[in-house]
Amino acid sequence: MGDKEKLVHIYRTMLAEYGCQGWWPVISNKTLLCEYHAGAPRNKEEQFEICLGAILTQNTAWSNVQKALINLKRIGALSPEKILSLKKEKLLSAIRPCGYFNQKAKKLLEFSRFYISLSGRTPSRQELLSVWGIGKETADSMLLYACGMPIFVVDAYTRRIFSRLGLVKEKEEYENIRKFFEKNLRKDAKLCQEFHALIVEHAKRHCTKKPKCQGCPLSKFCKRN
DNA sequence: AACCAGGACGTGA
DNA sequence: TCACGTCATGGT
Repeated sequence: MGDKEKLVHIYRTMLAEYGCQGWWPVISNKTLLCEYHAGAPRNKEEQFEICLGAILTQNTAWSNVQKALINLKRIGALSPEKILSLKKEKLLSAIRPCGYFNQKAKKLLEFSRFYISLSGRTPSRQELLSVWGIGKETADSMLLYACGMPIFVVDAYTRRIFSRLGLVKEKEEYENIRKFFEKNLRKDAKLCQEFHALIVEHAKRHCTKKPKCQGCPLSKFCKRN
């Protein structure tokens, strides 16, 4: 079986096991509950919220990010203008639950300034990467989930799972792993969105740091067996 | 009670 | 380039 067939097979297996994840999660406008929308076109508010979440979730559990986003929503700060106008103390206390709050406050401010400068235009990957605090994974998450571009997001989970499966090297460069997936998958944003979400789910349920191989749906593909 | 979570940046070699 | 150190809260 070639890489292309393997990836599709792995994707279908995870989808059958975990179901459609419908990423990216956004806060509902009506309530403060977190609702999971399908990867349909987003309005501007949701797009911006997705970008904030992409920054806040850097090396951080999503449950903590959710608290920070809900705090920002409560004080009406889910827009770039409001974030820029907030007093520093307000911003810091709002995002405190998600950790690294000093760095992340600076990142949110830098990104808000950048976002306004776009005046509605979709940024290039290179432009995003030029913003302080936005690295490759964060940029790709924004492009995929906020802008709907067919880009494969590579994170620590992707590395862990697919190196254990024997399809990539553990320390392979980010760009090379991204190209491996993009070369072997349909150029389809919905597919990239769902695939990445399923990778996160699989990493949490089975392919944890200390792997829980009991009942792992991907064991038939895994070189550990 | 250590360990980990959907990284990025700065530094010294 | 590469290997580390730093940043920080909350759940298990």
